[in-house]
Parts: sequence; structure tokens; C-alpha cells
Amino acid sequence: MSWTDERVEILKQMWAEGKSASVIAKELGGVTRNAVIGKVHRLGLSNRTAAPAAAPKTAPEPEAKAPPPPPREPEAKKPEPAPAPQAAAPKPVEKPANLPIPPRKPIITAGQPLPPQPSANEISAEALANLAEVEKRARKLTLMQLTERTCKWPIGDPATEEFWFCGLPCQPGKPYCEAHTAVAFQPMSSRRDRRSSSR
DNA sequence: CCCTGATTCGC
DNA sequence: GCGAATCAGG
Repeated sequence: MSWTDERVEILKQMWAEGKSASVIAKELGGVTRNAVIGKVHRLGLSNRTAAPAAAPKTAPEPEAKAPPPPPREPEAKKPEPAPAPQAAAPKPVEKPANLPIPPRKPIITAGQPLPPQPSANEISAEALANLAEVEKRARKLTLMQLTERTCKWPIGDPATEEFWFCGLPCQPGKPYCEAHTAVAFQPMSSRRDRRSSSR
């Protein structure tokens, strides 16, 4: 894969949106996050409006001779609306990290197929019991901290501060941890012969 | 250990 | 120019 003009544009946009290099690399495909970062630097757009983790390991150079460098061409092509996207979904979302994506080119977003499991399984009482335990052990990650490997099951009320994501490690290809996957992908078959315990 | 971006340097 | 390896930090 090479850095075609299109790919560079996607890279620029996603980087401007605050996507991490690894995410960009995955979306683009055929490149690693290192490649993305390298390209970003070569393009000159390194620091964006917020770099949570990154520190110049090179010692801070003494700024003695400071030739006025105003030739920074401010690319004001995008007003950058960037409203705070409120994910107020009571139901689990698939890829919350990709919610704030403005309309873009039809890039292939390889999302999880997430087919409904036709296997006739009922939510075992164990799974439900695990949920409570799991939620206690939830890492309480914020939206930004979610990765492909963290459970994206929302816990709490998005409208309050009592809201976070499970964040426990999830199986490859699955957006949730094992416990949440169990309850997330229920077929539709419910137990029908449940007369004794169902009130 | 997971992740992040930054930098270096051989290609 | 490119990106893997490496570094440095959260």
C-alpha cells in the first residue's frame, strides 16, 4: 500500500478528528500505526489539539535564536464543528469510538459482522450473575479509553456522571467481554416454559 | 500489559 | 519518502 492522495486525505481527516494512529491504520488498512505516525510527521501535522500521551524525549532545546516563524499556513478549510457527541444510548453501541464521524468518503469500515447467534441458548443464571460481578469489576473507562480490546458495554446513565464503559478485556472480534457478549447477542428465543419462576 | 505518539535510521 | 524498531510516557 502506498500513500495515495485519497489515503493521505483520510489520514489527515482522521488525525484531525483525533483518531489514534492505530485506529487510523486499521481503517486505512495495509499500514501499521507506525506508518501512520511516520506519515503524520512527514506531513508536518504532528501535534493536534490534544495529545494525551506523548512527550518529546529529545531534550528541550534552548530557544536562543528565534527567527520569527509565522509562515505557518493556517489551513482553515474546516470550521470543525466538533460538538460534544452525547452517546445517550441505553443500549450497547457497537463502536462508540467512531460515533463522531462526519460524513466521509465511502471508506471500507471493517466492522464486526456481529451476526445474531442462531444457536439456541438462554441466558444462564450464571451469566446474569456474572454481570453483576463484572460490573463491579468494570474498569470504568471513558469513551476515549475504549479500544478494540476493551469491552464497550455501557454501564450507568449517560446523562449522569455515573456512566462508564465496562472496559474489561474482550475477545478478539467481539466488542464486549465474555459476560456482556453473552447477554448482548441473544437470539430472540426466550424461554417460554418458564411458568413456575416467572411470577 | 494495554495503550499512546515521537524519533531514529536503514531501506 | 517510507515504516519497523525503538523510545518514552500514561
